[in-house]
Amino acid sequence: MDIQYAILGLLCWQPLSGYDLKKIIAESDLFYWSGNNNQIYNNLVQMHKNGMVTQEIQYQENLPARKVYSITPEGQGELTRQALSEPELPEIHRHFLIQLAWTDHLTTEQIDKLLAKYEEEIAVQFRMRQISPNLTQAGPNRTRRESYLWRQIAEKILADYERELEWIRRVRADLACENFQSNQEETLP
Amino acid sequence: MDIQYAILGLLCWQPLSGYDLKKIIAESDLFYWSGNNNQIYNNLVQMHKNGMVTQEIQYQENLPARKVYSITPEGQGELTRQALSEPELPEIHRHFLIQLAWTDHLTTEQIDKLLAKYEEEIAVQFRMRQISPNLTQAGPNRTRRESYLWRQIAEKILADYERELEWIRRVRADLACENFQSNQEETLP
DNA sequence: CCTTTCATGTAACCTGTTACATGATTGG
DNA sequence: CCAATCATGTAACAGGTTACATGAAAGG
Repeated sequence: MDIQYAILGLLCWQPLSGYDLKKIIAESDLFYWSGNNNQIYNNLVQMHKNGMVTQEIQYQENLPARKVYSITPEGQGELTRQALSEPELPEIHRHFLIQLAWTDHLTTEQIDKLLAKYEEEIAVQFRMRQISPNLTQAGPNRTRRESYLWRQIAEKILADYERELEWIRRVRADLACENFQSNQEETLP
Repeated sequence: MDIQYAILGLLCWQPLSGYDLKKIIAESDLFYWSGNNNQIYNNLVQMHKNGMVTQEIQYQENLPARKVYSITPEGQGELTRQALSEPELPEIHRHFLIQLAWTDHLTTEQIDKLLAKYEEEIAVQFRMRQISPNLTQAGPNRTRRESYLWRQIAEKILADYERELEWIRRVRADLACENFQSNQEETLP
């Protein structure tokens, strides 16, 4: 999945500046990009060259000028083409699971402390997404079908956090009650 | 999460060559790296310089020489240090959800076709992981606790595929029965 | 007074990917 | 005969990150 698809998608709702796009992408949790300047602005320049978008400079008093981009019919075509392309599998970087994979030289208490910290971080993310509706919750709602899809997307992301929480809690409970013997030979300095 | 942590982790079980590591990392689904030469070999050279690993060249007849790497006490220390570091949130690249987000100019049949293809791809991955135990299933099993952790990691990865399947099936069923009106103005060429 | 917001842009960097190169051996 | 496996390594590139630069205005 290309960031240009996401940009085209956002622009097909309404014209936006690079600055707008950057903020939307950075704050969304559907988009995994950091939303840094380089990527957004350079891609917009390239898409402009390719005729996917048009640029209109809006001068404002007391504020810097905005370059507002709109999608072209060619851009719409590209959006549809990519919407119909082969689905790609999700790529999940499970940093914590990798970390956990080599914790057997720690004490069970240390492992539980790690799990507790991870649980808290996930819980924070979960609660944040439960209360404050970000882009994902507030889609365009142009048709009933589109708002249905966006709701499903938002709920999937939320549900993933919930599953993660359930998993951590089960593992913590197991580690606590199953009374695994911890490796004695390696204690921390 | 650094690939060097994963390499140190694998080496703390047993000495391995770059070629071995490359294959393990490429075939695992806990590790998200492609397992390409450049990354593995360069990191091993760097880790050797930093004293994290030692190198032993094994000459073989009729086959190219192997450079077998072993973890050093400093490497062990680094592994423990990173095992105790702050947990990181998972990063999920939901390519398909992004694709799906802008499919409202397609017909409901086209969307269902996309979902069906995605469902099949996920189902393939799910079945593969259900039957053939890869690294994740076959951990080191040095202690009861370690093999418990590895089982939980493997089950989490499998469960994620299952949840994904359930989600797709629910969305497809909804789209089919709820009878959403599709956008009439945009049909495909 | 310092920080944030608006708004654009550049430079340096790091990670990771594909592709190439070597060269013998095994298997369909 | 062609492809894959073993085993190492290099080169080129793509993608994405942080950090920096400008400069005015608004807010605590």
